[in-house]
Amino acid sequence: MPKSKYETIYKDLKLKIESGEFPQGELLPSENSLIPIYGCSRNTLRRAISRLVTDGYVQTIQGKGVRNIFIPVDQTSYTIGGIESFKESSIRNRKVGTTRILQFIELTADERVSQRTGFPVGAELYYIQRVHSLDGKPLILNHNYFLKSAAPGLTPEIAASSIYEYLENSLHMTIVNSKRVMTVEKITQIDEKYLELDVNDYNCLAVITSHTYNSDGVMFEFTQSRHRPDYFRFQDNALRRPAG
Amino acid sequence: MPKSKYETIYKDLKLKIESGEFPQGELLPSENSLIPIYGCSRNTLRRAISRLVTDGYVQTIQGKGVRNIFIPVDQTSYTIGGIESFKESSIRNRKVGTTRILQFIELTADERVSQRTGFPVGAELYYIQRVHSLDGKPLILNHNYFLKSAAPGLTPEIAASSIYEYLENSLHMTIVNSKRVMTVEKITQIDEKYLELDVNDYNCLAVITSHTYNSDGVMFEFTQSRHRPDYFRFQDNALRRPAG
DNA sequence: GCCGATTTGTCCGTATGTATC
DNA sequence: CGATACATACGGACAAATCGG
Repeated sequence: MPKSKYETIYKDLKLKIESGEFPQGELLPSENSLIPIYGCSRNTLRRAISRLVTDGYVQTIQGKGVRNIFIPVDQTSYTIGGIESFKESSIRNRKVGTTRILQFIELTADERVSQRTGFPVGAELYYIQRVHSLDGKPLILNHNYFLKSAAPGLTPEIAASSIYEYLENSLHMTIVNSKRVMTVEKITQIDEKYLELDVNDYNCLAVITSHTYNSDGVMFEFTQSRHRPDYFRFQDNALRRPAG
Repeated sequence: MPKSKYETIYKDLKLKIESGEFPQGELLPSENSLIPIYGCSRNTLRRAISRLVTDGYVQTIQGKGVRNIFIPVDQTSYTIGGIESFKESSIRNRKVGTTRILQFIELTADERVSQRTGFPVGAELYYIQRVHSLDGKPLILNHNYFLKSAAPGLTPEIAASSIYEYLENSLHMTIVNSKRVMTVEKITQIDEKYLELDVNDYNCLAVITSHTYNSDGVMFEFTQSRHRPDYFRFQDNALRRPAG
């Protein structure tokens, strides 16, 4: 997989920051000093840095330099951020993840499903209901809808390991972006049962609803993830854009 | 305020997309056709487009074009996304926002406060507790800590209208980025009282904890926002970055 | 399947502006 | 004021993917 130059530089700088190679709160070496090191143009280096800005790793200050504002993440609870499969985030969180399939159904979207998911009426879908556990503790109850035409050949076996791995490695699909909405909802009896919750303790949970697109511009997945509140932790770095 | 060229183009395209000028799900005019229209270089146009990608408005497909994937947002509940003051988001949500000050205290960070906020022990701070209401309904209970040296001259009057407006317009501070963590927590008696909640209904709420930085690289604000669960809605567009 | 036209992706070099020191 | 550092903008070159003939 031939990575692009700016991505290579981005990853190298990211790693150096994470490993503490650059002092916390201080300025990184200037662009002009990094250019000969990486043997690239100024544009390419700046592109790498702008990704670090997006990640909240550094902050650029005109006339001064690029400040390292990286803070190591608290790893005590299950942290989510970008688009990740459960398998990937389990690995990142250094935990052992297991998945249990509750339902695996093929269906055709009717008015109600269409309303709920955004898929057109008549679309052929897979509906999968799964529980993801970390270190044996059930954390997430997932309701997935996949567009059959974009993700053909799904099986319960694949759903039990990693759907994204299958889509990307076997079907060579490129997953691009995901529109997500986070809300807090009352727990249902299903939640209570499979997430082993007690209504007398928490009576709600964190819900992430997402519409995910591939590189053909097709919305191929609709998912509702219901998270145990006491382990849910969503991380984010937001950039301020002056009003207007 | 002289806006940059790419930002002007970005806003123009964004507005055109929102107003439905480009058909939903279809390709936008090609870069080469837009360049003469905006009288800019290819790089500048591409920069504008890449912001639209980040916003989840469009998706670029190599060899094909730029697809409009904008979907109008449901405006029934109070939606948050980027870094916004309550005043700004009230306006964006087309509602009337009011703010009530519960506490306005100047304090010096001790070990406990330092642990909680990330400010160093001994830092001079403003601590402000506020309730934000929309259309008369209390939605958010805010605990703000501002670094006095970076945000001098705060008053209850300012806190009642808009602190960000004061910081940006009067102090000419540039707010840059905010590291946020979203969790779900049990409601406290304070929440119950000021957000007019009933423990027998929802017994938890959405909490956003944020560390906010200005253009001097100073973390000048720590805030914990506690949101009524039934009105809370956080929106996001995530981009997939291949694992590794 | 091949080829050429179109379209986006990457990369380079350069010039100029603006903020900091 | 000059030197340094990041920000914006331009133009050009080539690569890679898509699509139609």
